[in-house]
This record gives sequence, structure tokens and C-alpha cells, in this order.
Amino acid sequence: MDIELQIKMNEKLFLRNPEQSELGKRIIMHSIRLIYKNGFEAFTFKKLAENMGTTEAGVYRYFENKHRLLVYIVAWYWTWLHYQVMYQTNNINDPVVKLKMIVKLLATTVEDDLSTSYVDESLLHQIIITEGSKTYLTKRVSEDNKYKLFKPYKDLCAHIASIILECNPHYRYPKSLASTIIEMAHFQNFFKDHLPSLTDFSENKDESSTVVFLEDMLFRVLSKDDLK
Amino acid sequence: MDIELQIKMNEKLFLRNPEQSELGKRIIMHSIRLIYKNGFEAFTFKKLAENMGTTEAGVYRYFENKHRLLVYIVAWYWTWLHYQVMYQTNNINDPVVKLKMIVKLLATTVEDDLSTSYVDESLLHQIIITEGSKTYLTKRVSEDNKYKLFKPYKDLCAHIASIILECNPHYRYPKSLASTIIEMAHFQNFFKDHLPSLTDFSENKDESSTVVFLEDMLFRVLSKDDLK
DNA sequence: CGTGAATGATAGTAATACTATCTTTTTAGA
DNA sequence: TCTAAAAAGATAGTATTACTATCATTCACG
Repeated sequence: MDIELQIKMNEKLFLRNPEQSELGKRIIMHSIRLIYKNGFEAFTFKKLAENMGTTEAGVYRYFENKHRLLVYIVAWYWTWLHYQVMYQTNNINDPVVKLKMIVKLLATTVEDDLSTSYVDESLLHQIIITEGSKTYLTKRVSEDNKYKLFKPYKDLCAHIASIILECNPHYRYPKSLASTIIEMAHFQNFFKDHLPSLTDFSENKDESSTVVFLEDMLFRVLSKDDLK
Repeated sequence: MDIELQIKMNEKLFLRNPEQSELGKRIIMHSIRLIYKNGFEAFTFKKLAENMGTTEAGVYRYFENKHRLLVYIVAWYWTWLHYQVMYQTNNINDPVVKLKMIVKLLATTVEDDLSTSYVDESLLHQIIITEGSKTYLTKRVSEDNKYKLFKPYKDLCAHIASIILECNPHYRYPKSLASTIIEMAHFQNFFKDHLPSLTDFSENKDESSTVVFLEDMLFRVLSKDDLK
């Protein structure tokens, strides 16, 4: 099969759709590489333009500013991950098994998905860990939220919450638990690599310890054999 | 009693100790107000200087750059909160009661502590929610960590982890659970206010719903009457 | 009373975050 | 195939940011 996965993005995220031109796709590709390499703070449109052999003005024709570009690639990631979740849990009936698969997808290094030619998902995953929460931890949250820029994240959260409810229909905080699992899949991995004393996993281990921690937490919380 | 609480800060956090001069204290006070008001991204030393009637160069004599200043006030907060935790849980023996107090201190709006004249803890608490994780979500984490700039956060996390172990000595992820509780005390409140569909609390409610969610999660996870 | 530290005042620089304009190339449709 | 509009390239310019440097003034102390 030779299928190119196309993700339709919210039009408010860009000035000109980067998926519809070669230059646009190269902007996304090089942005991901540069942000991965130097971090979002050090990332500028000037550096990006030099790096990819175009001009600053060229980049500004696609994105209003670097924050919007970050929101774009983060939203892209959540849409892509949501698709992965749907694909990988399809035909699974047991919600427990579904949740385990989701935790694995959230917390484990992804391999580059070859059906999206200009996006390197493994770099993108690392970017989400370090820069993802910066998309909404700003004074503009509510405005950005009004434009539905965070919809992919919220949709995934809602989907996970619904499976949580399948596991235990009496649990009262499915959405908060879902957002906790999503955020911690990233934070615990970040802590493991950079501030290991905030976790119980030693630095050399891979993400499997994070997966085990999250699964343990999730299923203890959802366990029906408890007091209440 | 007329006691002024003095917090001894890591010397790497500043160029000149802001606690030891009027100007220094005013820098802290006005920084907190400005960051609270406009967010960290829009905060500059120039604006701060104009705001408080000094010059940019004056601020640069105290702090290398605005990131260090943020790390300073965040570290100050964690030191102060750790003290609050010790104070409020002193003479309590039951670790469950202790943990409940800690969750309340973490997730509830603090009132301004009058024994720290130049710091408004209630504003600071809001800053920690929105800007706190930006202190470590950078390319400099490891370097900053080497200088022990995150020690107050890590100390508090370790302290909470030890009480978690008191609750259930067999629980295997006390530190990860502690950092989860700390982070979620902030994120769930942020979500509640700005991205409410990521939580199960409606926007008008106060932080009590966050407290209930965190306590519920914590004690379900630490419950001994489970399968394993 | 003198001196050294802190502060104030001012200036300057390189980089950042844009906007504008004009030319050239591409490409989509008549 | 021609043509016109859209996209991209090239260049310039501005306000703000993130600093560094210098020199004069104040102020606390021994």
C-alpha cells in the first residue's frame, strides 16, 4: 500500500496552509528539526529561513509567529496520535486492554511514521514532551481556545475519558484522570531524563518504567474492589 | 509576635542578593506583580524597571536575565511552601491526614503571608501554576539542575514521597506519585479555569473539586485493600 | 571625613520580531 | 499556448528585546 496520510488542520492555525506546498512542508520539517535541536526559546524564523534556504518573509507568509507554528505542530501531533489510538485499539473490546495500549502510545517513543513524509514523529514526540504545555500556558489561552486550536488535544482527552468510563462507569473524574495520564506520560519521561530524583526510575531505563507506573496508577484508581 | 520570615536562597540564583536591599526586594515585589499581570513572555527588565522607577541596568545587577529571575521566585515559592507544609503538618501523626493537608496546601489559593513583607504569595501561587514548569522545560535544565536551582522543588517532592511511603510502605512509585500530585495540583486548576473540558469540574467552582480529585486518586492508589 | 559599594543616568550594540515593497518564478485555467 | 494571478525570492526598514559599558552620584561605615 502506498497511502499518504493527510491531516486536515484548523485554518486558524496558519496564514497559508503548509500542507499544500513544497515550501510549506519544508517549513514544518525544518521547524521540527530546529525546535528539537535548540529548543523553542532559541528558535526564530530567521534561523529557520537560513537553515532551510528561504527568507524570513517567506516563513511569515505561512505562520503569524513562532507561537502559532508551535501550536500548529503540537495540534498536528495530537491529531496524528488520536488516529494512532483509534487504529491500534480498533477491534479491541476490553477497555482495560485499550487503556494499556493508549498508555503505551502516549508514553513510549514513537517511530517515524513513513506515511507522513515530511513529519518525523519521533522528533515531534520529544518536542511535545518539552514544549507541548507551552502552547497553552500563556496569557492567550482563552483566545486560542476560542479559535479551537486545542481541539485535537481535547478530543483525545475526551476519547480516553470515555474508555475510562467503560472500565469503571462509577468513576467520577474521567476527564481529569485522562488529562493527568496524558500530561504525566510526558512529565514523568522528562523528569526521568533530566530531573531523575522526581521519579522512581533511574535515568538509563527506557520509557517502560513510566508505562508501568501509569498503568499501575490508572488501574488502582479504576479498581472496583474498593471501599467506596 | 513580629517575625519576619527569611528564606536563604541558593547563591547561583542571583548576581546580588535581592533580599539584602530595598531595591532588591522591590524588584521581587514588582516582578511578581508584572508577571502575574502580563505573563512571563511579555515580561521584560525594561518594563519592570519603568514600572518600579529604576533603570534596566539596575535590574541586571541583581539577575543575569529574566529566566533566572523566574527560577528565583519559583524556588522561593517552593521553599516557602515546604515550610508551610512542615508547619501545618507538625504534630500530626496520621500520614493520611498529613497528605490531605499537603494536597490542600498545594491546590488551594494561598492567602498572602504577612510574615514575608515583599512577597504576595497569592499572586505567586498563580504564577507558579502558569509559569512554574517553564523553569525546567528548557534546554538548560541539566545545567541549571547542576547548580541545584531546583533543589527546593525536589526537596518538597522527596518529603511528600516519604509521607506516601508512611501511608503504604509497599507502594513502589512514591516519588513519581508525589511529582504527579504536585504537577496536577496546578494543571487541573489551570485546566479548570482555562480549558475546562479537560477536567470534570465546572469553571465557577473553586479549587475544592481539584482537592477532592487529587485526594481520591492518591488514596485509591495507596489503598492497601487491593489485589496485588 | 573619606572611601568603597550601591545606585542612577545615559549610551550603545546585536539580535529578535516583525512589515513593506518590488521582482521573478510558478501554475492553473481560458 | 498564452496569460494572469498566486507564490516565492530578494531586499530594506522599524520597534523592541536583551543585553554591556561607562561615568557620576549618593550613602553607609569605620
